[in-house]
Amino acid sequence: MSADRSSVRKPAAAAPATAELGLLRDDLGYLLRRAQLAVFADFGEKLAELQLRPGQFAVLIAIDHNPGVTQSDVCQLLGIQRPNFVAVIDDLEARGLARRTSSAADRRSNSLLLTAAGKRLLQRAVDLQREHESRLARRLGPGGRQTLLELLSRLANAE
Amino acid sequence: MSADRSSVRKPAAAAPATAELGLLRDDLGYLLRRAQLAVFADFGEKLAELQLRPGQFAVLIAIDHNPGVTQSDVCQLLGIQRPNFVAVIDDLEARGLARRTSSAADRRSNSLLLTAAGKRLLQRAVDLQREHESRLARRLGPGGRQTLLELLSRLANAE
DNA sequence: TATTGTTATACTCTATAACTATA
DNA sequence: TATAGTTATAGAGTATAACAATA
Repeated sequence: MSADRSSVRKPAAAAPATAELGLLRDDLGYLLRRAQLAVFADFGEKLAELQLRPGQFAVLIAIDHNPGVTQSDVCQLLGIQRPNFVAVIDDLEARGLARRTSSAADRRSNSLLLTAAGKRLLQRAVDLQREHESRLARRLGPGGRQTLLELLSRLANAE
Repeated sequence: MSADRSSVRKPAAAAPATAELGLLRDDLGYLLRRAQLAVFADFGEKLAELQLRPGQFAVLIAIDHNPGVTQSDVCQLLGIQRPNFVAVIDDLEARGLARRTSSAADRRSNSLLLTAAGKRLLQRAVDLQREHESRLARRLGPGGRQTLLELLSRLANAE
């Protein structure tokens, strides 16, 4: 099943000293997964002091940037299933970082806001996240980060 | 979708008409996650007929490309925890796609191989995966795929 | 002692159906 | 009837401790 073009392969030994990825070296899905895990791990280290995971960070950013949004709005924006969001916002509220207010206009929905403590924590988180992004940018070389953001956006915004 | 009743459509309230991503638009971790989910979803559609998830596909490729590898070898290669691999290989073996043979050299370890059925299924899977990659390449524009592979490798191989 | 495969376990993330209260 | 938030639940994916067989 190996069809390497244009490369003279040494005769395969009985058992390769080290296992090889084969086709996976050029598999976007595979590399995307590995890269995402590596990046999330780095993010986790960097923001360990705040006990903030990437998903929670995204929710805080979304609320901060769109004060008064409903839970459904945030779910739509971040691609979270509405039932799964309940535990997330429960936790942020229990930690005193965000709060729900029953919307006056439509009493079915909750209006979301950050508390003062939430804003302070987010400020610190954004600083740490910037350092994290810088570390990644260094690995990607000049222009690499912007190019990568552009390419990822094309995949993420596909439908 | 349009409200053609007696009352006009409610105008957007204080909140922005559409919520915005803010800082997340330039967040590598966030975009990596969204892109990976989109790509895995496309992969899932494409390979639905084979009932093969990305992880299983990766394992089949790894065994095919490194016949006789041990479970630990595959785990090391793909970044899978050894305990988690047991259920994966159990399933592939139960489906008649791979098999474990107790290694003669070191009887602690299992030697992994694809069955004839496993090779046939993988052949088909690789064909479908190529179509999947082509679809992604089209979205990424000329040169985009190679550039993305290169950038992702830098992140994935970080430590 | 160290390693391979394994069991047990737990926590996160994701997905769906169905309920309630409002609209 | 439809929507927002919720509950319950289930399935993947991932992580660690510990044990038996083997080295």
